[in-house]
Amino acid sequence: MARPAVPKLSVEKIAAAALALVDTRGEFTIGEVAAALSVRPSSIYNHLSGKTEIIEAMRALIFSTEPPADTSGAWQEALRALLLRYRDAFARHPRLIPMLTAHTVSSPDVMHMYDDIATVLHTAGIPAAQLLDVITVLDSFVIGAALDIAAPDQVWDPAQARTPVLVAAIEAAGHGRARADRAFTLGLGLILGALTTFAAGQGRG
Amino acid sequence: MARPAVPKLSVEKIAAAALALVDTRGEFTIGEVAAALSVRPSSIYNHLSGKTEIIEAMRALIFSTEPPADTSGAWQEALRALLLRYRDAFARHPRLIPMLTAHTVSSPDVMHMYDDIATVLHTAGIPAAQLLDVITVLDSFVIGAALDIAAPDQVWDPAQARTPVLVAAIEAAGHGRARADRAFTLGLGLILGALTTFAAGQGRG
DNA sequence: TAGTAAAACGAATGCCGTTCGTTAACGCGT
DNA sequence: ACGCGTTAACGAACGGCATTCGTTTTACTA
Repeated sequence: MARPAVPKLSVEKIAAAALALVDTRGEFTIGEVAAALSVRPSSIYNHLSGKTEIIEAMRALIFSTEPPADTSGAWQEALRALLLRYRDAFARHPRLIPMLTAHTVSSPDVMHMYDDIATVLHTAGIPAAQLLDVITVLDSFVIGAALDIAAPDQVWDPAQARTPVLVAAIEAAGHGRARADRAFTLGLGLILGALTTFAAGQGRG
Repeated sequence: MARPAVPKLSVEKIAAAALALVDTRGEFTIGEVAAALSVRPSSIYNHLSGKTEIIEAMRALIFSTEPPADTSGAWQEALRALLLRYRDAFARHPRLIPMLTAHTVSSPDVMHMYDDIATVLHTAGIPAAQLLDVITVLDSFVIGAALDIAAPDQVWDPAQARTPVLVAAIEAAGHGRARADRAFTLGLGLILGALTTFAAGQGRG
C-alpha cells in the first residue's frame, strides 16, 4: 500500500498517459491520469508539481520522440526538413497544441531546434541582425499551421461566407487533414522561396 | 433586488468586463466578472450560457471595435492593410490570444475578414483551387505572430542556446513588443513578395 | 388588466486541483 | 547487519469555481 518495490509512476509515464487522454478526449484531469495509471491523484505530486508541469512534460515528450531531421542537403532543403519535423511533432497530437500555446515556455528540445535553424540560416547568409526575426517568422508560421490542424473544417463553412469568391474557394479546397497539409506545404514553399531571394539580396548588399 | 428597471447586464458589458480582467490579470473567473459589474455570478447566465461563450463574446468584441482597413491601393497593399488589421486586433490584447486559440470558432467578423482577403487574392490572380490554401497560410502566420506577442522574451534566453550563432542572434535582436513587431513586418514583406511571384506564375501558367 | 417573459438573486451541487500527514519500503553509510 | 534518511505511495480534507435551479420582482404584451 505504501512504497512499492518498483515505482508505479515516472514523469514519462505520467506525460504519456496524459497525452493519450488528450489525443482521444481533447482534455485531461489529474484524476483521469491517475486512474489510467492505477494510482491516486495525490501520488502524481511526488513526481510533478502540478497540471502545468504535466503539460510541459508532454511538450518535451512529443519532441524527444520525434526522429531527427536530415540536414545534409542544400540549406533550403535542410531548413525544410527542420520545419517539417517541427510541425510533425505538433501534428501527431492536434488536440495538445492549444494547451501548449496557453503558456509559452522554452523546452530544451525546442531550443535545440532553434539552434539548428539558426545554424542553417547562418550558412544561408542571413545576417545576425535579422536572424532572430527570421526564426520568429518561421516559428509563427509553424505554430499557426499546427493550430490549423487542431481546428478541422468548422472554420470553413460556406454558409458563413458572404462573397461568392470565398464560397467557391471553400468548396474547391478539400477537407480535414489533407487540406491542412497541402496549405502547409504551399506556405513552406512560399517562405523558402522568399528567404532565398532575401538571403541573396543580403549577400549582395 | 429582482428585475431592475434598466438591465445591469448585456453581452457587450460582460465581454468588456472580462476583457479588462484578461488584459490586466491574464485570466478571469465568472465571479470576478460578476464583481466588476456589481452582480452575482448566476446573473451572468441569463445572458451567456457559460465561460466559453464569454470568450467568444470577447473574440467578437475585439474585431468589431477594430477600425476598417484601407483596401484602395494595389492588391499587395490592400492585403497588407487587411493582415495588419487582423493582427492588430489580437495585438491589443495579448493575454487573450491563448484563450482564443484554445477552441477555434469562426466568428462572423473573422469570416468577413476572410471574405475581404479572398476578394483581394482573387483580383491578384490566385486561382480558386489554391485560394483557401493561401488564406490558410496567411491566417497561420498572423495567428502565430499574435501568439509571439503574448510570449514576451522568455523564450529567447541566450543561456539556453547552445550554438554561438543563436546566442549572437538573440543578443542582436531587441526585446519585447518592438521585436515582435519587427519580425511580423519582416514576415509580412516576405510573404507578400512570394505571393506576388506566385500570382505572376499562375497568371502565365 | 392579466399573464408571460426577462433578469436579477441566493442557495446548493459537484468537480477538480492541490496540500498535508501518514505509512512503509528502498538504499546508503557505518 | 542495522539504523536512518529518503522516496513514493495512500487517504482525507480543503477551497475555489463553474454551473444549475427555484424564487422573486419587474417589464412587456395581448
